Amino acid sequence: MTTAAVAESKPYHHGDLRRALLDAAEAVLVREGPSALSLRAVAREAGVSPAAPYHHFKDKSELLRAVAMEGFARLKLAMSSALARETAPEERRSALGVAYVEFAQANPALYRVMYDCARNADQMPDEHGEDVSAFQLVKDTLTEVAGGQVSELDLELTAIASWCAAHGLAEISKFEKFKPLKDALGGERAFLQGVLAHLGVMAQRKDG
Amino acid sequence: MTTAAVAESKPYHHGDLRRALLDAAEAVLVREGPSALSLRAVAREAGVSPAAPYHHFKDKSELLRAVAMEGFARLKLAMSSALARETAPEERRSALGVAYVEFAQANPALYRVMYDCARNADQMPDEHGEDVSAFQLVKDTLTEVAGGQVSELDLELTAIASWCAAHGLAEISKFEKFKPLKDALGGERAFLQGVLAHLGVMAQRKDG
DNA sequence: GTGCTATCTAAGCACCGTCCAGATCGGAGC
DNA sequence: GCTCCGATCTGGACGGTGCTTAGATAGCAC
Repeated sequence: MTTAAVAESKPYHHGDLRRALLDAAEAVLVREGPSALSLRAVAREAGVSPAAPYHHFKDKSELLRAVAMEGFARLKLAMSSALARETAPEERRSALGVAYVEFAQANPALYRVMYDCARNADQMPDEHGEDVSAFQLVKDTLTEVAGGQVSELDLELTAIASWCAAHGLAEISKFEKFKPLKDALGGERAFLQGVLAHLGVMAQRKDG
Repeated sequence: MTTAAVAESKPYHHGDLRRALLDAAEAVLVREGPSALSLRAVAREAGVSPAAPYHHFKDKSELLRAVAMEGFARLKLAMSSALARETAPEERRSALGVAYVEFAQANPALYRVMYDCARNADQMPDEHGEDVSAFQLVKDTLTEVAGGQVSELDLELTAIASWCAAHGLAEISKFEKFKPLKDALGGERAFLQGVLAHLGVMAQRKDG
């Protein structure tokens, strides 16, 4: 009965504010875009004072880093879900790439925060859990496609190339320049598949 | 004799402030990075009041856009210079990609402004001059590699894939994750060549 | 010389990230 | 039960930001 009609569980100090702040950040991100994602806006969204977040995050960049980590986790989830929907190696590889780009397109603001964070740290905020990383997912799928007979070095290079292309496509695919080509191909997904099909030549190299 | 020891040509209002602001922006960018690139910092660097830039640019984003356009022009220059240094098609293709990424690595702050701007506008700030665009440079080079017998559609898709991979690599290549691989390959450039070699399969497709 | 107009400055607005002193309150110890 | 502690949250402040407005300055056509 502190303030008003909030009948929910808001009994004491504030419950789990860290969690609430992350949700608030995502809400602001989706509603107003990355440029509006200020610490004060997040605090406002969560209904606390502008200084409150500092008891849960060292500074703004650490909040963003936490948001980015959750984003990468969700990206990995989307990728493995897409993999699970296909059986043939080549289809799995294609689905993996398409899922990556479509995740970025479905969550553009989040994707931007994710890579802003990665660029600032010179690493993906991805490396935290003990389970398999999203990058490993790519390597495994490419190994399937190649039938297993690939050098670790060639595999690594192909995986990097694929990841780079997917990331590049995620950032560029919305450019107006490509609209006519998309129309010619019959839609966004066909466009993505078409571009991504020109990658991962590893299997065709005879010295692999 | 307005203020002090500036013996140079600073006679009247301010000369060509627009030019001076762009140079100041680049200076701040190189010295302190993208996060320090505020309109006020640029004005400070140029020695004018914080409101002065508004007589030459509508707002901050337009200044950044101008900086980005100059960056894309220089990128194109670096790419065509690299092309001119090679003769064999395959070498030219490789040199083009390497030049792209090395430009980004040599001018990381500028490259970031360039693509921040591009992302915000959903297009490259590249499309202004009447001469050939950087993207066209890629298409031409890929056509050489394929021996000229490619469908326009396949060419376009391969060019996009190549551009995406180069952009992705430009953003990702600095990640710590890849350091061991670079060492194994014997250096940064070998790494770039290795990754980029797994692209542009167009010529190997029989339905081209 | 007299205006006109572009350019530049000074001052101010709202917002930002961040720090600090103090209020609040759940829970440990008695 | 009560006290006290320490974590959590608030209000207020500081310097910095993008941007606007009103007024000063100075090149240029007449």
